[in-house]
Amino acid sequence: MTLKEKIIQESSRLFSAKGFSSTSINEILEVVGVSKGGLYNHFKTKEELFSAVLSESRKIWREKNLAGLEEIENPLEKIKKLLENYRDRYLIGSGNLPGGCIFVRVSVESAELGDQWPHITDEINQGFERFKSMIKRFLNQARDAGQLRDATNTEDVAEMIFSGMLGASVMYGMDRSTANLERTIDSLIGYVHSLAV
Amino acid sequence: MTLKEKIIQESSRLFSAKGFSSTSINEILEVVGVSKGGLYNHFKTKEELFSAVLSESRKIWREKNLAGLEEIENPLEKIKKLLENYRDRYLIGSGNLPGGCIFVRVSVESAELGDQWPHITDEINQGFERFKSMIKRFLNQARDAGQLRDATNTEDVAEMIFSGMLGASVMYGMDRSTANLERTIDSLIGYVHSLAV
DNA sequence: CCATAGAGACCGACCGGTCGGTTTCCATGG
DNA sequence: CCATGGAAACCGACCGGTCGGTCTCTATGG
Repeated sequence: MTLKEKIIQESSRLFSAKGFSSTSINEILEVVGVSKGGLYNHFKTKEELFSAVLSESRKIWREKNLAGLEEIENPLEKIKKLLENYRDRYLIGSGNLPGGCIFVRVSVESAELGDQWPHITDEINQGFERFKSMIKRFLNQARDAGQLRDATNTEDVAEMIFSGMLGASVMYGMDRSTANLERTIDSLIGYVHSLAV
Repeated sequence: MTLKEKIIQESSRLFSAKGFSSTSINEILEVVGVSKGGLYNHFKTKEELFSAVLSESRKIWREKNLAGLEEIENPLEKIKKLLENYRDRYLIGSGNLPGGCIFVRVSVESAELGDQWPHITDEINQGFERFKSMIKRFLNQARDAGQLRDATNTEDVAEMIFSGMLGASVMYGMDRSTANLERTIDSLIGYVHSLAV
């Protein structure tokens, strides 16, 4: 692994645990075991490093959460698989997210970050919206296939599933309780099943 | 309103929007229109000010969220009322929470705060646990009254409702969208209803 | 022989917090 | 009714330390 890759990896862990503002460059230097010159050779600013971390994190997010989704036909089962992936592969399985999902951790900072680096905030928000749209799309497919009650408001349901996952990540980042995380995801899966006709 | 009260109020707004670490004393001084000496005359440290803010925030939380709950007999309706209060009176109605629930905002910092001020982290976690217990208690009452399917795991459901509310606050702090907030809460209420026999 | 990666001293800005000095306010005595 | 004294409120320059970022220097591999 190159130094640049190592910096990105360790920064991911720190940013996910402590957020952007509260993670200092010096901390990163210490964990990686590199000097300032060594880091600033690869990244012009802290923000540029952060962008690289977010980019890498997006890749990991997709790998972990979308694994095995294409092989599944039934849209409700896709959502179920997504929730399981989120729990088992992404939050628990990934050793690089000590503070839960990095996007969630950072999004909480978005109010103050938004003033300074609007495009970072925008990127994260867009990612959230895309994810919500994906859930909604699966729900619409299920409804169109006659699996859901016609009265089901798929946008409302998608918003709630998303909020549940978001809250689960926040809680997991706090208490590190896999038991509570499993409770939440199990209930969300149960909720999705309860929507079926 | 005394200066001390004004400091607490304005600090609440700033802490809820930006968290503890990212809100500087100087910012508070500027918003309140007070000097450093004036502030430190009332609070020994930033942490003591923060404790006062949390204490006041707890009071407001109870006032807003528990309003009118005692008059309701039906435990499922109590949960519904709680969710409505959370949305209408607490998050939307209160003008002092520009970043959503302050406990949620601060809890995300708890990982790094926990090292420095463990009792603050503990207090917030205890508040969360008490709230989850309250939801669970209502659910148990409903189950014992024969309103829920016997197979319902009340702890799982309570955990999910809590996560949903937590996630809703995080999202609301980000996008300030009352529409999305209403979607989430409506779906949660719908979920609670779907649990009934 | 030189391009590059890495090292670390150094910079100004800002952090939370301190401290000596000034103002405000009210209780008291004449 | 007012003069006086002392406590409390308030002010802002200043402190040591940390922040993100820059600069110069050196070791090394092609």
